[in-house]
Amino acid sequence: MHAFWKRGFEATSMADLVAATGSTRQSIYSDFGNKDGLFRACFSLYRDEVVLPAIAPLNRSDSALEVIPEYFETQIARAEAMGMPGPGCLVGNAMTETAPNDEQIRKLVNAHNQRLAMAFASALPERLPEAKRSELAEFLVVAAQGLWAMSRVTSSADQLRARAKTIVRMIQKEIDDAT
Amino acid sequence: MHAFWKRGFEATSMADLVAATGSTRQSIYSDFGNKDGLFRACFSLYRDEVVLPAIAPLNRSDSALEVIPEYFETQIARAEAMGMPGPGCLVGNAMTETAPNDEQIRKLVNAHNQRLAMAFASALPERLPEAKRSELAEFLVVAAQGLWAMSRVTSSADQLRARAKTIVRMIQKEIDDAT
DNA sequence: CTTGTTTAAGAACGATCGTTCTGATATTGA
DNA sequence: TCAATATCAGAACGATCGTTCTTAAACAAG
Repeated sequence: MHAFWKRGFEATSMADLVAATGSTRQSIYSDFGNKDGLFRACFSLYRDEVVLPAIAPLNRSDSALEVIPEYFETQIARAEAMGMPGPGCLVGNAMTETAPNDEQIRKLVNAHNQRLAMAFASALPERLPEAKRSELAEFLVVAAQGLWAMSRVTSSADQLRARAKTIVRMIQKEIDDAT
Repeated sequence: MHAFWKRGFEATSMADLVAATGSTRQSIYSDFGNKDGLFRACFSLYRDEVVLPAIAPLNRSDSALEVIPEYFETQIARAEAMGMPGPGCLVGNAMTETAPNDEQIRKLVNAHNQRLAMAFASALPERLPEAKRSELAEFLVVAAQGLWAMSRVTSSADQLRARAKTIVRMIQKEIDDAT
């Protein structure tokens, strides 16, 4: 998963994957069928181990608005810990690399984006009209994907923090004005 | 350029490039050295033929704020014309695919982002403080890159238009509040 | 026309790709 | 203990990768 995450699908060879997993070609092929199957399995793993924990605070029924900046900070801190320029988001990377030419992956990516949007929506104040909430949530998905893309070309985590701060402030302003 | 744009660097073979250009291997190697050289040349071409025309209206000294939604609409209309899911942005694609492992490309990508930020900044009202202008401009770069990433997984141009509209409205609100 | 240089088309190169096969070594269940 | 199964490292497969070489046609200048 980390190999795909950092270098993308095409640039990661089976030899890389054998080395990274410490497994054998035989095992990989009997368990996952082929390279694509392993990649899709990594998507599931990424969702379970990275995405779901990251959005769990957003989904809590008593979540306050602070969980949104906390979400961004968690991801930025991870990028910083993994070394900048960071690996970005496995799903975001697949979105630009393989999704347009692989319908299966495209569906997984869209499912991810929808899940992320729902999480953002549930972190927004309930008093907002439903349409407004989903509009802002979908905006946050776009902003997040843009931010993770930037995290693959910048060496400054603080630059990302500044961008995230702007995004959060704009969301705050939208909420204030809507009430 | 179109081959790289649509399928990315790794998934595009020299055979594809020979076919797409109608040229010969010999000519490509004598003119560009290798595949990387050709890719970088495509970056230059993309900047001159796609990016500069797109940001020219932003850079006009008498530009009004409407040029920003117009910029988004132009890009979305192109994606629509080229077939959805669209090719996104060549630079944005390279940002996630090759930039983290290729310093030369990373520099070109960062130069592009900077150019785009300056263009956005010059389209924002002059009465805004310089810091505010560059903050909003840099936000717009993130939002734009997020949007072009989304354009590679959605079949709905109107979905992109809705996202762009939100982005523009939020920018407008920031400007109104800052004065 | 002749000579020297550039272009065309594609064969060929070694390397590496994703995938499968081969035996040998562990591991299991009765 | 012993046969059956699973796991192992790695050789080997055909295909394709990026790159170079070969050969002949097209063209240029005198």
